[in-house]
Amino acid sequence: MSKFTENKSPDFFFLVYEIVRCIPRGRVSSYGAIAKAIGSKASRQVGMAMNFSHGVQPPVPAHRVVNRIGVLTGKHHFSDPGAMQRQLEEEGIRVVNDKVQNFEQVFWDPLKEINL
DNA sequence: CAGCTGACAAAGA
DNA sequence: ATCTTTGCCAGCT
Repeated sequence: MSKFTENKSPDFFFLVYEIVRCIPRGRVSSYGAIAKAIGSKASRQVGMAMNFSHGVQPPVPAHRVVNRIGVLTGKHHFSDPGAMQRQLEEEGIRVVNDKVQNFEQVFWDPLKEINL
């Protein structure tokens, strides 16, 4: 286990940021996968961390984090609701009706990619 | 100080 | 297959 797992403290947000920043361009991840990567099941707090990521440095690609079915649940929390979908499409991810198409193809699993 | 909320997910019925 | 319940834990009221 790396610097991730083995943690369940206020660093939760920080760990979430680390994982999210590792998401490659053109890929997306889910709250649960990120939470699991940290060693927790608090997928809700992952969303909270995203909400807190406004002004965080380096910037966190929160637009690449969606729920487990690929729906852009948090697009309303962005400066502009449409920005999330626009950025995803710009990265090659097709989004229709606030839902990521080919989700299983663009899905990026931190546990599988980071801790190898 | 105590309870409720929430960018979710997995298990039970 | 859908609906309901529980866990999760920081932040707010």
